[in-house]
Parts: sequence; C-alpha cells; structure tokens
Amino acid sequence: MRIIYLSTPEFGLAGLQKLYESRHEVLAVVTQPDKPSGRGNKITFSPIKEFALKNNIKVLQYEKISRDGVDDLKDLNPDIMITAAYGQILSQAIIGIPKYGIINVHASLLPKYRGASPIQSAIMKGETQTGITIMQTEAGLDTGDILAVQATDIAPTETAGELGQRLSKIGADLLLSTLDQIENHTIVPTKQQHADATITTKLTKEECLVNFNKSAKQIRCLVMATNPDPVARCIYKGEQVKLYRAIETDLANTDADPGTLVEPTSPKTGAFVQCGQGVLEILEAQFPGGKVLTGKQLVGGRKLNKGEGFMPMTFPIHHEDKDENS
RNA sequence: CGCGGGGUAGAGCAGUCCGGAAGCUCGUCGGGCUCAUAACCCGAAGGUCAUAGGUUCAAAUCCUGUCCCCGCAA
Repeated sequence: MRIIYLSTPEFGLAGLQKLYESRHEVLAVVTQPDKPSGRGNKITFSPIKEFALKNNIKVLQYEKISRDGVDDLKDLNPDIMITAAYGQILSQAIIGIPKYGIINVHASLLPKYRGASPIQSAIMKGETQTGITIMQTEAGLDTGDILAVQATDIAPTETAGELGQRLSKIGADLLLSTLDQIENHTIVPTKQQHADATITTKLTKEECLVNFNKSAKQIRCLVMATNPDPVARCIYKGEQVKLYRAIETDLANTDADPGTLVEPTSPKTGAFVQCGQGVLEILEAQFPGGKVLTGKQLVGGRKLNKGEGFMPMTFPIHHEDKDENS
C-alpha cells in the first residue's frame, strides 16, 4: 500500500522501520516541526525525521497539519495514513484523504488510557498489564473503532522507557499484520466501551515531585513511570536528586520519619528510605551535574548517611530552611 | 553565543577559593577469624590529577586554548 506515516518520537520508529523494509511504499513521513532543544538550544530533529533523512524518505512538517497540510497530503494520493504518537489532532479534512482512512497505533488497551501519556500513566497507576491497540482514527481523541489489540505484562522493575521500547516493537508487528487484514478486507472493527474510557495528559513536573508520605509501592510506580522523562525528583541536603529507579522492599516499617534513610543503608548494601508505608530501596539516582549512580555508589561516594532524610521537593527550588528550635 | 556544574586509582567522591609530598567510601588481589554474613581484622597492587600551552623555585590547585560528560530553562 501507499502509506504516509505520521509520528514524532522514538515510539514510532520501529513501525516506520518495519514499513520501510516491507513491501509497502512509504510515500512520506510527517513529523512535528524542528525546535531548538537541549543544552545550547540547538535545533534537533525528531527520531522519525532522522530515519527518514537517512533513507531518503520525504519529510513533511507542519505547524498545524489540518490547516497547512491538506493539499500536500492529497497530492501524494496515499491508500492509508498511519499515526503513532504524532502529536497533533487531525481534522476530518485530513482523515478523509486516504482510501482506507487513518489508523492509529496507541500504547494502551483502549478505551483505558486514551491521550498523551498512556505508557507512563499505566505504570503510575500500578497496572500489571498494558498493550497496543490499533484503531481507526476518527475526529474524537482515541475514540475510533478497534482493529487489533495485543496485551503485554508490565514488570515492577520496568521503566516507562523500557516498556515504551517493547510496546514500540509490538506495535510495529501488529501494524504490519493489521495492514494485511485491511488489504484483504478481513478486518473486523469493534466499538470501544466508551463508558470505561480514561484520559491521560502529559505528565507535569509537579507530578514528579516525590512525596515520601506515600507508600513505597506508589513511589516506585512514580519513579518507574517518569523514567527517562521527566524523572521523579526530591531534595537531599538542599540539592535536587533525580530518582531513576527504585523498588519496594519487604523490610519492616521503622519509626523514622518518611524520607529518612534507614537500616541497612551502607556503601555495601545500598540506600533504603522509609516511606509512609514500607521501605523503598533507591536503585539509581542522580545529583545535578553528575551521572546516574547506583544506590551503593550514592551512599559511598556522596556520603548519604543513615538518619538523614530525603525531602519532598517544592517548586520552584528554594533553599531548605534549617530547623531553628531556639 | 540561553544559564550552570563537572572530568583526580576499576567505580563513586573529597582536595581547587587561601599553590608546597595523592586522600575518602567501595571494588580487586593476598592473608586471618567465623556455623554464617550486608560482618570483622591484617596486608598489597593500582593515578602522566581530561588534554595542550603559560605563570612560578614549586601547579590537581592560578591563567589561556581544545576535547568530552552532566544539571536547569525552553
């Protein structure tokens, strides 16, 4: 089939790659406009654009695709358009262009977790299962009929980044088989149970602030869900610490305040933090300017001490007030 | 030229402001103790202090250039 592929982040890359290597013809990719980003505010291309440039695929970028892209896309005369985390809402004018309409690769078991952050939100909520849904795009947000579903388990030790990579591959395979079915007209669309729908939005920095009054499991879910971006944060001795990986332990609660480092914290064992309920082991964390360190390296190198505490972080960062009891 | 931190033994850090014999927590290797260990004791190896140049009697430390890493903001 003649395909236009709309995607921006890493998540869509596996699908593009599969399509490119398949019998299908990728007429063009559409990706979000280049923006200055990162250190030095240099212009960076999306992973999708990088791949397209390397493989001589036509690249289209629109500030607003529904306003600026209609004519271009029509001229390309696609059989079908595919979206995978493109980042813009498509109008009916766009949806009507290809013969088979538009299908969307979404990283959740719809109708749950519609919207911008299906992967992160599923982990944050402590789900043990998620998956890929391929659906027919219609005007609403992830509301179209379901064409194919593939579920997968979420391990407690899996970050959003890792899960995203797995889902990306699952999505790519499911996409190819779905295209076959569409061509053969053997696809059977099913309506979504709209009553069960939940909507996710992009995670905000505020949501990433660790509140140690919560349970160890809740904090683990937050940490894993926000890795690699935007990353859970807290404060240790006035410095921001980013928590990349953590896991709840079966250690008994202590009477230490939530956030306090407790037994058996040491350079040989790692970092253990009392939470509102349960004890959390910090597996990976990072101080400003430094690399991501393991719990043991943190305790040994950064001299974290038992009895000292991680503080919940407030926004914006301010210097912690010392306790003046006098 | 968006703002800022950093590159010191295999790992993580201190030392840099106020130049003057290379240190800490681990790891590794060897020996001892223990039923056992996230335990403890003894000993050892391992560093051109990112790189090039400059100042100085003397530079990890001060000055200049280069390379690499990271945090913040968007």
